[in-house]
Amino acid sequence: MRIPASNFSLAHTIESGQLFRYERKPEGYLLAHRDKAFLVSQQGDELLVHAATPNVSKEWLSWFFALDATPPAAVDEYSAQALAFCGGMRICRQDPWECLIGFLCSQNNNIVRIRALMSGIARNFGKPLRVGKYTVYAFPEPGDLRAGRALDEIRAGYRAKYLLGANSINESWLRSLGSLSHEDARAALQSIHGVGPKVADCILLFAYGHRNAFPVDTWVAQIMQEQYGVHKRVHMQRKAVELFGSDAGILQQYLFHYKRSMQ
DNA sequence: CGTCAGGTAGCCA
DNA sequence: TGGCTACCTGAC
Repeated sequence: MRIPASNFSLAHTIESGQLFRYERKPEGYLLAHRDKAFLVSQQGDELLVHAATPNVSKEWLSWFFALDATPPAAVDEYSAQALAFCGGMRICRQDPWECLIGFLCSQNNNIVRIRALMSGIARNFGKPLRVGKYTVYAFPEPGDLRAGRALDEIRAGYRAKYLLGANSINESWLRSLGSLSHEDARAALQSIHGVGPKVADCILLFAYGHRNAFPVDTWVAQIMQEQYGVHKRVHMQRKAVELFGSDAGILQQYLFHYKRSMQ
C-alpha cells in the first residue's frame, strides 16, 4: 500500500510523545492503535505500508495521521524554531479510550516507561494481531483489565489503581464527550480518578481534536517560564491561547517535541 | 544516596 | 482558589 504524504514527517509524528505503542523495525515503524496495527515507512512524499491488519485502509491511515492538516503558524522567534525543527509533524487522531489509558500512565513518568506500560497492558490483556512476520497486540477493551498478577507484572506502580478505575467506564459515555464544549468535556474527563487538568488536555487535544487544549507538563511549563515569562502554571493555558491563538494546542506539541529533542 | 520523568489526590489555610 | 506533599518505578 502506498499513500501520498506531502510535507509530512513520519518520524517526528510517531516519536514526538503523542503515541506510545510503536517499535522501530528494520522495515520501518511497527505501530499499534486500538484494534489496528501496521508496519509503515516513509520514502519522500509517500508512506509505504509493508503489512497491516485487514481493518487498516488508506483512508483510515490518512485520517489517523492527519495528512490533510496544515501546520500552525509561528508567532515569534522561538515558535518559529520549534516549527522548523518539527517540520512535517502532525497531531494524530487517536482513539479516546487508548489515549485515556496512555496519559493515565504518563503522570510523573517518562516516555520510555509509558511505552513499556502501554505495551505491557496490550500484551497481558489484548488479543494478538499478525502484521507480516511480526506479532503485536490489540489494545484491550474497557472492562478487559483485571487486578492480579497480569496487572502487577506491568509494574504501573500507583497508576494501577487509576487503570482499574478507568477500566469500568462506559465507552459510549466516553465517545459522547466529543459533542461537549471544551470546558464541559474537560470537567467530565477530570471526573475520572487519576485524570487532572494536564491529562484531560492531552486527551482533548489528541483524541477529540480540541486544538486549543494546551497541556502543561514539566517541559512546556519550563518553556512558558523561560521564553514567555509566565511563572504560574494555572495561568499558562490562558496565556498560551493569548500568545498562540486557537491552535495553541497544536503548537504545544511542536514546542514540547522541540524542547525535549534539545536536551 | 538524590533527582527526574508528558501529574494528581488529599489535605490545609 | 492556591500551596503544599506523598507517590511506584527505573534511569542516571
